[in-house]
Amino acid sequence: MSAPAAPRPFAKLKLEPAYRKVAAALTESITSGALRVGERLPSETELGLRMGVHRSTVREALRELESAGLLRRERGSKLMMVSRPDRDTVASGVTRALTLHEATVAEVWEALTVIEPMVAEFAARRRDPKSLAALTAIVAAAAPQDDALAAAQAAEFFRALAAAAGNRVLSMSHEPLLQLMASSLNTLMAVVPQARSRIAAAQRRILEAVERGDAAAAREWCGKHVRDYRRGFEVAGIDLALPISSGSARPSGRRRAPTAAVPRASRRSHRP
Amino acid sequence: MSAPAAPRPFAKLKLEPAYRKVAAALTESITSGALRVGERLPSETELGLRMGVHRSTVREALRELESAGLLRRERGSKLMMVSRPDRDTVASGVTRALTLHEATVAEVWEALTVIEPMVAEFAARRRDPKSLAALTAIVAAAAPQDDALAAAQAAEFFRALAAAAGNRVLSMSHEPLLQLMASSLNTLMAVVPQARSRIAAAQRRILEAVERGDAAAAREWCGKHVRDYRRGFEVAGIDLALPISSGSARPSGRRRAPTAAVPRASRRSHRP
DNA sequence: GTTTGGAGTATTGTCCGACAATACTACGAT
DNA sequence: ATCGTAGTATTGTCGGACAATACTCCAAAC
Repeated sequence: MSAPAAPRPFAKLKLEPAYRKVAAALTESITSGALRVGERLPSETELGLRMGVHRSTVREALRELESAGLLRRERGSKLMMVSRPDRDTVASGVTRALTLHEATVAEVWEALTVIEPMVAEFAARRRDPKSLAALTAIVAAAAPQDDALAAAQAAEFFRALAAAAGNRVLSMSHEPLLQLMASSLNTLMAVVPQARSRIAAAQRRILEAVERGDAAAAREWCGKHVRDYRRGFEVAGIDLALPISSGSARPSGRRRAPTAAVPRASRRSHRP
Repeated sequence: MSAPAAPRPFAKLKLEPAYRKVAAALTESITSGALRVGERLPSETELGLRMGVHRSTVREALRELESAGLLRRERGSKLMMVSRPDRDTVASGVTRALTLHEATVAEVWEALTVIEPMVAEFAARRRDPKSLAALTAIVAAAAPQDDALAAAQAAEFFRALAAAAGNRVLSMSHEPLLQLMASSLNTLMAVVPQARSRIAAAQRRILEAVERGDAAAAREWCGKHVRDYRRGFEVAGIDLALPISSGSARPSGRRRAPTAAVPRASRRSHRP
C-alpha cells in the first residue's frame, strides 16, 4: 500500500493472506445483513481504496464469493450484486463433494429412501392449489422417447413434490441426491424400457394421494416408488456398490479422453 | 498472451472470461480424475504458461477452486494440493445458503425429524465395534456446566450416529442441519436446564437400542428424542416460525453492531 | 556418517501501472 | 420530451516488480 508499514520492533505476524481477510469481511457483511441481498457492490477500485488493499487483491476475494454464490452479476451489468446462493449452485457443490468421496449408488438411493417418502407425506399434509397444479403438470408431461428427458422428468417430479411439501431445507437437502441420480436414471431408462410406465403409474398414485391429503398413502406409495427404482437399477445391471458417476449428463462427447487442463505434472510438482 | 490475436473478419465473441474458463478446466481435470486427489499443482507461473494466460488470471481461478474446497494447501506449503471438499466446508456452504434464504427453525427441525430416526435405524442395523465405541464415548461425556459445550455434544452425538450408520450421503446431508441447530440448542440449554438430563437419557436409550441391533427401537427412540427437542424449543420460548439465526456461535461480542466492511454505499453504486 | 548451517532458487502474496472492451451518464440536438 | 452521441467508469487481462518464505542441496561441523 501507500504506507510502507515500517517494520516495528515486534511486528505483527500475518496469519492469513489479505485476500482471505477481504473475502471474510465481505462474507460477514453479507451474512450479517449489513449488505442486503440485491444491493450493488462498489467498484473493485473503490473497494480496494476503502479496505486498504490493491484491486488485484479485491478481485481474488470477489472470485471466492462469486463461486460461493454470494455475489453475482445481473445480465449485462458490470457491478456485482449481493445474492443468495441459489439451489443449484449449492447443490452442485454437494454433488461434487460426494462424487469425489466416491459415494456409492446404494448410499444415494438409501438417502432417497429416507427423504422422499417423508417429503410426499408433508406434501399431502400441506397441499396447496398452486403446487398441486405444478405437480399435475409434471406428471401429465409423459416423457417421450428421449431417455434423458424421461430421467429429467423423474427428477423434476421429486423436485415439485418437495416444493409442495413447503420445506426449503428438505428441498435443498435432496437436490444433490437428484443430481447424483441423474446418470444412473439415464442408463436405467435406456436399458429398462418398461421402467417408464412403472414410474408414470407410481407418480400418478402419489399425486392422487397428495391430492386427497392422504399423508400415509402418499408416504407409502412414494416408499414403494423409491424401492422400485432399486429394482430397476438391479435389472439394468447397475452395481449398487459402485461409486456414483459424476455424470454431468452433457449432450454428447462424453467418451472422449478427459481433456487434461494440465497434461503432465511439472518437473518437481509431485512428491509421494 | 504473446500472440496478439489479430482481429479477424468475424472475430470470436468471448462469452465467458478467461478466469472462469481456467477454473472450469481445472475443475474438470479434478472431477474427471486427470488430477488425482493429493497431487500437487504446478506453480501459478507454470500454470499460466501452459494454459496461455497471465498469472493473475490463474490466481483468480485458483481462489475459486480453493473456496470450493477442491484445492487446499497443506500446512506451511506453497504449492496447492488437489483435495476433496471436506464435510465442514460443504456443509457450511449449505448452511449459509439456508440462513440467507431465512429457513425457519421449524423447517430445520422438521428435516431432522425426517433424517435422524432413519439414521438411528441404519446405525442399529450396521453397528460395528469402532463406531459403537465412538458413540459410547460421546454419550459418556456428560456435558458439564457450559451450555455451549452441551449443545456441541448434542450435535456430536448425531454426527457419530450418522457415522455409525455408514452412509456418507446421509452424513453430509444432515450436517448443515446440525450446524443450523447450534444456536437454538445453545439458548435451549441456557433456558431449560432440565433439558440436559432428558437429552442424556434419550441418547442412552438410543445407544442401547443400537448396541443390541434393535433397528425399530432405535428409530422410535430417536424420533421421540427429536420431538422432545421441539418441546424444548417451545418451553425455551424459541419461535419456530422465525428464521434460524446464522448463529456462528462465536466466543463473545455477538451483540456489537455488524462490522460493515463497506460502511456506506458509494455514490452511484445502488439503484432500486 | 550424520547432522547442521547456509546459499541460492522457486513460489506466493501483494502491489503498481496499463490498456482494450464495454456498460453507464450526461449533455446537446432535434 | 426523445434520441443520439461523446465522455467516463469499470471490468478483464496483461506485463512487471519486490519482499517474504518454503524448498534444495551442498558443505562444514560433530
